[in-house]
Amino acid sequence: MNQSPQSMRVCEGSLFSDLDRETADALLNAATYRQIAEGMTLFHQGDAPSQLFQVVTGLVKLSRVSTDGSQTTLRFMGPGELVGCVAVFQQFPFPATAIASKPCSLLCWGASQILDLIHRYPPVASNALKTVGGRAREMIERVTDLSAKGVEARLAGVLLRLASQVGRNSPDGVEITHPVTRNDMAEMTGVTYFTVSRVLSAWQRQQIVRLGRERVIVIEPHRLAQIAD
Amino acid sequence: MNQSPQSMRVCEGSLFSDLDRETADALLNAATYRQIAEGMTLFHQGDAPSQLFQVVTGLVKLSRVSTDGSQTTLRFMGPGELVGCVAVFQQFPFPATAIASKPCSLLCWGASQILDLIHRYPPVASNALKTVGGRAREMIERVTDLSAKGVEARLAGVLLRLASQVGRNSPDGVEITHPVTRNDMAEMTGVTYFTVSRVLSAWQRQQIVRLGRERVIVIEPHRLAQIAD
DNA sequence: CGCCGGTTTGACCACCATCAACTCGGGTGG
DNA sequence: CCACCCGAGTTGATGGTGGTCAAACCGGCG
Repeated sequence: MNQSPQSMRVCEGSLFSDLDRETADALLNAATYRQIAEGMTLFHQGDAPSQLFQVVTGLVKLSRVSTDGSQTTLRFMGPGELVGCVAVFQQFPFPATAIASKPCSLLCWGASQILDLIHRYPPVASNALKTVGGRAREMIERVTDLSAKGVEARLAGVLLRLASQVGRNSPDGVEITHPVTRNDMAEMTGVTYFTVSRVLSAWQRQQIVRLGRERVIVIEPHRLAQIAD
Repeated sequence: MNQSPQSMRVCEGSLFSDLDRETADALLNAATYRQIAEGMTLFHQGDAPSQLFQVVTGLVKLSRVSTDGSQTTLRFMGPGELVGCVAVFQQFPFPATAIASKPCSLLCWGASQILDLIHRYPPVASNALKTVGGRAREMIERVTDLSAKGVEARLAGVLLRLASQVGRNSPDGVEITHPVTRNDMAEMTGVTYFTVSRVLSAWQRQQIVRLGRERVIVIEPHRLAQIAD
């Protein structure tokens, strides 16, 4: 039996959307609650999909290495998001590696249990479908951005996404800090971190952002939005 | 009641995988069979997802325009493939536009009917989940390729995919012809068609491919595979 | 203090987009 | 039949964007 913290809001978004009490309970009871330290890996790209995770607190980084060895950061996953859903639901090896960027608490399901639940409760299947569909949609968006937009537009988009997902409010604006580095932004944008640094410096000169070590403060989101097209 | 051609193999892959007779019949009976002419559009990017399609014969091109107006070709869909699955299952507007590149025959389901079937038959839900997961996986792959690989590697990959999907055997090798143009290859690779033309010309000089108007013959697939990394 | 990892900046150059000119093949209509 | 055009493809010249490499910077922390 799992002891989930009261603050946990499992009923909004993702797998738990619009479930009746019984179904939600079945889902929750099948899960185990686990805490892991920063830097631990949930799974490796290529592993058999044995577990599905939902982030409760903390932050997970999803990244992928291509054949030539270079890294790509697909995205960060925060509270409420399902990590590993594509692989587990499709029953194929994980397409990426998931690493805790901060200490995390997670709900975990064994692959066979979650598949069984999906089979038994159609609303859960429907939610799973929506979640995976959302992932596909995001990736489609990124493909078109990568082939159509320039570096500045893509970086602006990444910054806005990061701001809304992992940003903290600060006096000057939304602040993106540890564990997100320039390197992460570079890997999310598909450029080198040199280029990221240069572009950010230029934006700082225009008062769009303020920079620091492992820190970007977004001062004027609307100008970023307009750069992002 | 629909009159599907005998040659149609609906039982392999996609939605119909591993279904018992009753379920497969229910799916088939809910579908309508339709033929459309080359150039007709199945749906537009941004439309409400009212219908799901399965290609029976012919070829459909999935493409997307980004905010600045430039086109990206996501992929071609051939016999057996589900067109519109991400949008319909997720109940969100279509992320791309689907146009018949050749005369097509299609199975069509209304959105509400297919959602109802998914709700009623867990194996169908499971198949839907696998299909959408596969789409997500493809797009993840393309994202990493676009950010990590060079133009030649990407184009080699596109050529190999096209060869296996829409290629016809010819004396010299696999032939990719109408309706696939240099422009399509360019949009799939994320470069201009000038660059595609140049790279292909270089490969022709090395006897890897033979070129013609609306025609590429892949002579040495293994060398392309090695360029693709 | 000195190291370490994240970051910045400059110099240089490769790659690819852009634009323009041209080729080629296949209709269509006079 | 030829003239013409059109759309797909090719090729060259040129410039800009962003990658690469080297060096310096900076904030923590042992």
